[in-house]
Amino acid sequence: MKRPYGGVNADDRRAERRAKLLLAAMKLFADRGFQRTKITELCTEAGVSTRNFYEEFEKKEDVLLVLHDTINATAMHQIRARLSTVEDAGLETRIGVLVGVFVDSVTANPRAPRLVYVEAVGVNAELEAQHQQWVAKWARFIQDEAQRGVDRGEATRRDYRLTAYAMVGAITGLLREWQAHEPPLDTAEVTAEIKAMLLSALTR
Amino acid sequence: MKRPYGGVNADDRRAERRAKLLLAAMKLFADRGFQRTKITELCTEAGVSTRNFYEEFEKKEDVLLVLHDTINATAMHQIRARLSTVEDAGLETRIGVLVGVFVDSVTANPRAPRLVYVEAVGVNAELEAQHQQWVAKWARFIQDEAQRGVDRGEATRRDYRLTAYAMVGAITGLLREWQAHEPPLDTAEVTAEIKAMLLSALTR
DNA sequence: ACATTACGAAAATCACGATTACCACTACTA
DNA sequence: TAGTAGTGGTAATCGTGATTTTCGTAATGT
Repeated sequence: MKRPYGGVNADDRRAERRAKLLLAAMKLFADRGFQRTKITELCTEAGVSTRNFYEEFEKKEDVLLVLHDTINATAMHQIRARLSTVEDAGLETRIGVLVGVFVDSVTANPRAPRLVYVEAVGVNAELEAQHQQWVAKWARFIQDEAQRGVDRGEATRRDYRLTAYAMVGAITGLLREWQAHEPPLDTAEVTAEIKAMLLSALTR
Repeated sequence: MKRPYGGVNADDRRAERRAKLLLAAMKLFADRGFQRTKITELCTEAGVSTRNFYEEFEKKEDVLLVLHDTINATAMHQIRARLSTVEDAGLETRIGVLVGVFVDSVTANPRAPRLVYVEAVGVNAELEAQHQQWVAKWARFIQDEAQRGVDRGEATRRDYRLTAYAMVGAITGLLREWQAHEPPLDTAEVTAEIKAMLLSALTR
């Protein structure tokens, strides 16, 4: 029934193929575009058969869904980890860390911004829903920082809901530009701009 | 050869059909999504035959391209017109007008934001290029206002390139939220938030 | 009123790519 | 080492939708 094969456990091999598919998808979706990438091409690039594809995913959109979620989740984990090391720091420090880690995380793989901010947009309702959820999460994240600032007397006490959404949009827009621009924008400058913008929005 | 038909000139009829196609496309692209809209459906909705479609457009993407361009161009024309009536006003006034007219223009048809900020993203290189061009135009527009502010001593003298891009992103993000949110966000609040954000970014 | 030309709807064609089914092969177990 | 189950690739199949063609109809001008 479920015996090992090729020296490796069956589940491990599946996981292996899944990883290869995700890798290949990251590359092709970002470079040629999601629509233009055919399932066949994806499998060829991954060195895997179409049958394997359907063992792991139901449809192409699902691959994108996973990638989109992973990129966001990774960034958030990294930020949370780093922020916990400056628990009691002031607004400026924490915002600096937040923005810095976020930009570094998302631009670490230059394909990631293209994938999340361009290719994953307007694909289907499921992806739109996941986008919405992440935007909401990031917005809440920023609002929490604002609240900290308020508690410390470093930020104005007011409703930050729309501000937070706007900031998420600004970051998104800047990173979308970053990946599209030729010559590429300077990451450090982008980081600095976002940080300054956030601080001025939280203390206005 | 080229004789009038149905009482109307041939060119006029073509223009009529083109308009009907654009109308129908606005509706279907926004409501069902660009991808999911079939050319056949589009023609049915427009009350026009597929043949007519190919007389006016080469492919579905071209319709979206026109709509995207029109929505942006309309907004920009309206803003320029209104701004020219407050030629010598202060930074706050002009920014207020700019933002107010922009939001009103783009949200006048609730389908427009969805079309421009969701459906038109990641479709093909041509549309990406047009998007880039408009973002650049809007960014330059904001930079020009900033320059005015600097000249009047109402804004800080510095490089506004990235700030302008960030602001365009923030507006885009907020309007994308506006169209996706249930219950819908309040237009006036959105306008106020954008205005405040812009002013704080230009005077920081 | 008739011959002629434009027009539009619907049907036929055509292509592409997703999905499935089959077959050959490999690595286990007895 | 033979038998068998698990595996993977390739080769059909199948469906969908874009594009083209045909054909009946309507409008024109003579």
